[in-house]
Amino acid sequence: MLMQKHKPIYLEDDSHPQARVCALCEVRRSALFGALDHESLEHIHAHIASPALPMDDVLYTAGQSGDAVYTIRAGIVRFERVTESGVRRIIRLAGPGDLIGQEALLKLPYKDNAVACTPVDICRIPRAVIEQLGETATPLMRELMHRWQNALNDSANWATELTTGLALRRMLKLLEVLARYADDDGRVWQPRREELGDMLGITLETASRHISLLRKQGVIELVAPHQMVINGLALHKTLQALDD
Amino acid sequence: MLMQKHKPIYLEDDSHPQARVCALCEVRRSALFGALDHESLEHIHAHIASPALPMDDVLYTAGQSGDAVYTIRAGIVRFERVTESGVRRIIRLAGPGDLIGQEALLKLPYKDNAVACTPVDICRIPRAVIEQLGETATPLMRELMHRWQNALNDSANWATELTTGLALRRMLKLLEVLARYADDDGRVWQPRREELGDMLGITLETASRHISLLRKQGVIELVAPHQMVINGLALHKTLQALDD
DNA sequence: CGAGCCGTTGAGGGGATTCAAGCTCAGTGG
DNA sequence: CCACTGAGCTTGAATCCCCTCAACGGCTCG
Repeated sequence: MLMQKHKPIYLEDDSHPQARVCALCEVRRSALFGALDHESLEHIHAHIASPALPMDDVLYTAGQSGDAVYTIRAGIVRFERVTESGVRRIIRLAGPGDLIGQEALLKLPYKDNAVACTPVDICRIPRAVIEQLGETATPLMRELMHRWQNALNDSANWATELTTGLALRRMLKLLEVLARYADDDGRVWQPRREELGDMLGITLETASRHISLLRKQGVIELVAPHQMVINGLALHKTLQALDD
Repeated sequence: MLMQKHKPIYLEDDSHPQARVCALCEVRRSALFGALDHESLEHIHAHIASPALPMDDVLYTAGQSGDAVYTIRAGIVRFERVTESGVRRIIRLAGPGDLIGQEALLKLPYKDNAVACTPVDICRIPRAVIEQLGETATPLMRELMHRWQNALNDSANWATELTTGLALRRMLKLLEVLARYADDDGRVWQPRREELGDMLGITLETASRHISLLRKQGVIELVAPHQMVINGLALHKTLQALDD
């Protein structure tokens, strides 16, 4: 279907069968290891498994200690998370050419459930393989990758907790997030109603109504323009009441 | 307020004023440059600006060619995107210690609007500074960072288009995503109704209703269990009709 | 053949949106 | 000084979309 103009260097000698498998990835996008030389490739291919998984098979689950990343060769994989109220949310899909489970490279546990939506072909790349390449990341690079992972995780968290469910629940979850940025006096940035709406996917009017409600219930107090104080205890009590 | 137990190495000689500024970041989390030695730090600090921005100031806008990353020293920054139907969505917040605008390190344009929610102190780090450190990423590391950025961008896109608006619109947007994973015969994975629901933040019943509707309108055709064919033309026409 | 899973469809109720009016408050200029 | 204005917030009333609960049909599989 797709024409291949340049044969990757490690394709010319396919002494190791895994080299041929990786060539298939190359068809779609630049392979993860496309930049390596022949010698390195022969070395790593020996350690990479390329299993085929049936639909609904679980690649890994959230919390599991990650010791491998995966490249998707065929099929679709979904990322799932479960809300603190126990609702499943599918956050994102990944397809051929995508790299998943990067947390493992940082020795972090996986953050999501990764499940095969269709029959899936993957390459399982142990963390050790990448570390053994002598291409170990410098401390600065390591630090950078951590920040990337943080951003990715924040994004997923936001999508999990702040985009579904009753507007009141989302509002409370947002207050939890904002509370983390409180200054020394416990003061928190109080967004405009329109901004609240655009964060939670609701209209500014509904945002206003719920803010009014929470003020009357003593969960928040508006102390100055664009500033408020959050009653953490009342917040968690209200959230608890919603989640049963 | 916060006690500082260990003085970072580059704090002991504060010959360059910027070194003191960076020390403030260190208080919160490990600073991006925390791993570097004194000499490197003196070198880079000369090239880093640490401006203070007023509320609602724009750090950068989506599409703008990125040539610097930013570290947040104080305040809150929001990431915005605009739906293809023209609705603003706030996707995520970043606070002190967070690194934003990483796309710039890969010579990519920024993907979001980054706006100061509160008065904000930031460090502006030109891409060249990181490249000049001699800590240049190997090709493999570069490839890894690209994948991280892809995942982050996918996540943001998902949150932008598939979490707000009418259920029908979200369904159509999801079909657009799925269509990208079509096989050679134009066949696409057809999720279960419950999965559709969990992707779009709606119930399986509403998902079913809209799927039925789209079948009658010829936008999709169910050709086998878990497989469908999408009529791209009809899809875009229906989307267009919704967006005015 | 019955059990169970999955999808469909209906009816009713509820929460969010929409449209609209009125309010406070800061800034401006007469 | 004070009316005037506009931006942001609040609140109300009516509508609509989605959720909830429910029943039913097709299908697979033991």
